[in-house]
Amino acid sequence: MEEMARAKTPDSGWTVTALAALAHEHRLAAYRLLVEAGPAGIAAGEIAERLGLVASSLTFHIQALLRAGLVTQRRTGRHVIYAADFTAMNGLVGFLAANCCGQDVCVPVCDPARPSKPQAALKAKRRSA
Amino acid sequence: MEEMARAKTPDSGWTVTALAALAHEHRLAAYRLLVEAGPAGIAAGEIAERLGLVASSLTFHIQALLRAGLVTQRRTGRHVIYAADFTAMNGLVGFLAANCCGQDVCVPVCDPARPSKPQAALKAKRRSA
DNA sequence: TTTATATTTCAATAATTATACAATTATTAT
DNA sequence: ATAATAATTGTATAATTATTGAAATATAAA
Repeated sequence: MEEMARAKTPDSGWTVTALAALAHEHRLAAYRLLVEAGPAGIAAGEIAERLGLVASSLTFHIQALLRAGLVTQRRTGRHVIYAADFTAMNGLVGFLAANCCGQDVCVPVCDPARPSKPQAALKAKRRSA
Repeated sequence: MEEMARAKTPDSGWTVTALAALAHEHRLAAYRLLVEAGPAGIAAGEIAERLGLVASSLTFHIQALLRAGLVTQRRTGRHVIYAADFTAMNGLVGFLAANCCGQDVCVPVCDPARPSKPQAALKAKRRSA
């Protein structure tokens, strides 16, 4: 029991933090790269390079995502890898949907158990078909 | 033709604007009041009072929601009434859902044609049952 | 027309957020 | 141990956002 990621409705305090974390050009772009990359994630340096940011700026921005729980962090050698946390995005979308038209209309659920082929994988598949 | 609210996918520029509009304690609270109130909306002064804000602060915050298209504005006598625009919230939730797990998994749709009994009405009904 | 009410605009200030560069820490390779 | 690479932290500065009170605008009532 109690092994699933908690489905508890996020509170408005966290929601504000998460919205603010995404409410910036660079951070939204970084998050989208990480969604594309899936569980493998992307090293800090590569995110910075792809977005055209100096290293310290990338750190500044990605820490906002990290504090909001929208991304995870792990070290591999001298690289620090970031990856999207789909559970948190689920919570955010769920909160907004519940506050959009009411409880019983919008129930979008993004299953974090199968995020291994997000957009990038789908695109590749489409291309090779 | 061309009378339906456009279902065009929002771009990331607008998305950042909309996220930023909601990413503040007072503005998220104001938006939630307006969702509860439904199409009838709430006058600026009453929103300010309910949130404990001075009038000019309320104006400052609600204009962020207005610029993002998340709320509409109309005048009735000397009151200015604000109301939630569900179409915009749909676009935002749709954008996030599409960037959560990929195009074909999360498709939450909040039908703006029937927002006449949002949470407040539902709660009242439940209470009287 | 004068007065009262509702809201917005303006101006000053405080607070927060963003950016860049230098310095530091952590890891790996020589 | 020294040097090289990857990332973060610290410091300074710029830019943006938030807050308040006073003044201006719009509408309605006396």
